[in-house]
Amino acid sequence: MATDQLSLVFQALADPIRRAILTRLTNGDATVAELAEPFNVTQPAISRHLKVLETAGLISRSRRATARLSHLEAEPLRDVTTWLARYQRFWDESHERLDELLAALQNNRQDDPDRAEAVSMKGNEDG
Amino acid sequence: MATDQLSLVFQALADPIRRAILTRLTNGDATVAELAEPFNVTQPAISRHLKVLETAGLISRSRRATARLSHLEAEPLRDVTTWLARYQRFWDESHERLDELLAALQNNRQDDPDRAEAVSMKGNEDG
DNA sequence: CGCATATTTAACCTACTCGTTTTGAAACAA
DNA sequence: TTGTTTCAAAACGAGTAGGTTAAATATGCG
Repeated sequence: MATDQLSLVFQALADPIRRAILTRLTNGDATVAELAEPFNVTQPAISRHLKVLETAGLISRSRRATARLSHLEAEPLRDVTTWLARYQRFWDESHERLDELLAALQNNRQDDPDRAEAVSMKGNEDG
Repeated sequence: MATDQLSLVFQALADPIRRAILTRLTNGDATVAELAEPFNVTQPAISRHLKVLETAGLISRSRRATARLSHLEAEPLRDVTTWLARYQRFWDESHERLDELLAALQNNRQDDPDRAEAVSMKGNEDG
């Protein structure tokens, strides 16, 4: 799996149990046992889900006696939303026709030698 | 891997190459060869990335002679942003531009199936 | 200390992901 | 038809994900 921050966050969000855990944490901090209760999986499985969320920066953890409390950390979700924002004009109905027109214009200009070229993504960057 | 729509989309976005492909497609439709060019992986690898994106509903495809054109389909990204919107109050509130985006989302889409209350998560639902 | 509680870690399994190379198939041109 | 271009599918391997059970590790209480 990719190890960059955005990939870690998307990967963490790609599991319904982990998303449900985050949703639960919007109601306040919770112990592992409390987080495990709604699901038909064993508690160690939940422990590992929490580790994935923690690695992605989506939760932080503290102790209360023998229990460990999980706390929602939403900052990475803001980063995700920021990344998604650039696509808004592609789903916004009022701009869709304009986008298609611009794309068509760009296709018509494909053999224009002055056309901007070669973003050089070697190294797997999305920008 | 989970097979619900949201999980498929998050999973698809969890790879830097696939995100870069989506970014590239904001500049217009492209062939497999064009999409493969920036990366140090073979063409079949890109073909499979495109299949993942297509399964997630993030691209559609058409033919032009022997080539196959990929076209960005941003609708699932709106769903993702909608899902993320509920966490907005957990990160900084001083982001006007984001507020506007989310307000626009609410206008564009009144129904939010993931907004259901009455948790009952047995069966791995997040709400 | 000895014990209970809450959680993590270890070991293991199955299945999937992501890459490769090789082969096959669709569209078209000569 | 034959060949070319472009892409998909098949087959394989290494590594990862997510589940299990069983053992180890804090923490607090008597």
